Amino acid sequence: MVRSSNTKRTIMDLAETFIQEKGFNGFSYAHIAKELDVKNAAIHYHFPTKEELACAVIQRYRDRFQLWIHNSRIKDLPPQDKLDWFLSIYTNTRADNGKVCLAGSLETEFHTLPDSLREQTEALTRELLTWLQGTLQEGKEAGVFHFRGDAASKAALILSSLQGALQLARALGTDKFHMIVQQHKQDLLVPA
Amino acid sequence: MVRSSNTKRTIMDLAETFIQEKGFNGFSYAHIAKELDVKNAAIHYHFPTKEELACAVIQRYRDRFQLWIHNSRIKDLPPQDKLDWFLSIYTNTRADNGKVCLAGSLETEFHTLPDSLREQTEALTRELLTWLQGTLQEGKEAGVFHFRGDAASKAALILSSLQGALQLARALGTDKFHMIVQQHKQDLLVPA
DNA sequence: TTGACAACTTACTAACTAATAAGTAGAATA
DNA sequence: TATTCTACTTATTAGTTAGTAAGTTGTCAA
Repeated sequence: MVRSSNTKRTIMDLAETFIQEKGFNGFSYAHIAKELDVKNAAIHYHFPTKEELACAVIQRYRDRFQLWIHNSRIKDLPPQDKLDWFLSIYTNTRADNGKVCLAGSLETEFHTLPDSLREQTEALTRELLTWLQGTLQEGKEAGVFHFRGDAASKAALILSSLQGALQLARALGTDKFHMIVQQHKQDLLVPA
Repeated sequence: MVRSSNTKRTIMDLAETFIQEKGFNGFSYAHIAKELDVKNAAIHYHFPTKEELACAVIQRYRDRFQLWIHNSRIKDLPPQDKLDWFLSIYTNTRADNGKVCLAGSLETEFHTLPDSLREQTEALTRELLTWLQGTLQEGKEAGVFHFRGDAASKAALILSSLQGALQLARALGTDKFHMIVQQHKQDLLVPA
């Protein structure tokens, strides 16, 4: 066939978008096929099951995140700028059609997901949390972040809030999302 | 028929549980019917459409919340105890089979919901936020809560975090949830 | 030029979905 | 005692779901 070999990538792009916009249970192969202007079976050719498709999407997201945080453009940044970069991921997600974060979407449907997807969701969440915790610790030691308690708790608080803020913004609007982000920056950056 | 007239209430109880455990798109009339040991059509007799059922569930939840916050057992509490009561709602939700909060679940699927459900979700979220904001303001003025910025931002931060924490706990376990709650209490209660 | 292969389509299945219409049994009412 | 009402069941519909099997077509390598 003539169709370029990036069909597989486009399917993953669409699946990722649908998970963030409608949830794993909120889209079907028919939705993807319609967007791509192919038949349902074409999607099954590239990804035999929906489970494999979603797994590939999360794995790619995890790989992307690991690439970013180990790239010197992020790795060598001062903690404040690392935080800004991390926050910008969520801000861009909100700006992109009111998406929510992949992890948050999958966690909400957790009890309906096949095992492999639960494991991928857990791994993704753990990786996000681990990086944020390290960055908070680094910033605290450098004297640029100020917070009580340990970095693990503060990181979990911030991550949970960013996930929740993207969802809250669905009901209450984008300005609420920005209020939350600014409050986090104020809490962290302004000395006691 | 012999069956007691609380069938309608039981249907709503099950629907509420399912939304919190599986999401609106994650359960069907068949799931409810099976639990109740009746036929699908019996559910349609009480709630003609799934939309009406979910609307009734959210409306009941909103009514319940309004009853609580206007009851003197909550209304007359000092701000610290009001906060503890609010946090206990989420702690109990987590303890109850790893449920997430109604608002958070519906927001995640927001783009797939009928209009009436979106409106209910927005109203519920707004009511939760408004009460929390008032309580934070009251506590700040009484000198028992300490936070920078305005109560609106801090309330949005805490609400988003609690919603997110219930979801995070699905992937990372209940201890992460408790860490987040404790961090919030420390942030609010310990003077700068 | 033949044959293998990638990337599809056509055609289908079995299960599930929300929803409806018509019938029924028991309880309450007149 | 007859009638009406409530709370169902039976039976059915049209649409959607993930998934499969078999056939088709264009490309590329031997």
